[in-house]
Amino acid sequence: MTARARAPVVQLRQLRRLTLDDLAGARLPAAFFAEDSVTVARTLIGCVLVHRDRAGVVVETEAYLGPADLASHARFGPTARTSVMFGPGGVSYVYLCYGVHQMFNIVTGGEGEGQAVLIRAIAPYLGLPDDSAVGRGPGKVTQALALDRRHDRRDLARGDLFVAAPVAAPRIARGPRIGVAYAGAWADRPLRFWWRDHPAVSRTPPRRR
DNA sequence: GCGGGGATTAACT
DNA sequence: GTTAATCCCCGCG
Repeated sequence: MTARARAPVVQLRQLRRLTLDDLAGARLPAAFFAEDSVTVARTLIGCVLVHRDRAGVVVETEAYLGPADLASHARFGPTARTSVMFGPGGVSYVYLCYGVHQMFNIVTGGEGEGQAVLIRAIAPYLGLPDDSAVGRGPGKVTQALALDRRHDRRDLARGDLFVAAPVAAPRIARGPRIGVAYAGAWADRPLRFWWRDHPAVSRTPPRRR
């Protein structure tokens, strides 16, 4: 094993450093989330997810396309849990996975479309330990930002849970979504996006040569 | 109601 | 690589 030494390190000074007040002033409007989930998933990388006095830079996302997407909770149509996905974009969807972990999603697109984006990893930005592990993985994102199902169905255009404009313009990679093997051909579609070489990304596939 | 299973994680062998 | 933890959603009867 030779070239394993090159540990990718993202320099903090690559990021614009903003205060909580700055972030509040840079809040993304509802229109940002009215785009399709693939566009939102890609453009969210480098944006800042803020909850109260904690914030992380989004480094990994997944797009879920709607009822036809067999990996999506929307595949059963609107239910008591998922009806929020069929509302307008810009609203949170938080659910419990494996009885243990909370998953934070943002509904995208328009009324009735059933699209959403899962936030799979964040890098510490404000109010968090300077350790890439704290937001590495979807269950860790909610843990780091103290989010749970009480934060389901929040309007991100108002209140203390929101997304702020990008603080970086990283190189972005894409590949198949994680943990959706049950979804047949949908499992292979490249609907996962991540900040290339960022240490907070939950899993890094072998680099092509 | 019942039963199967999950957009995960950490701690095993 | 394998497995337990642990809850509740969803389809079906």
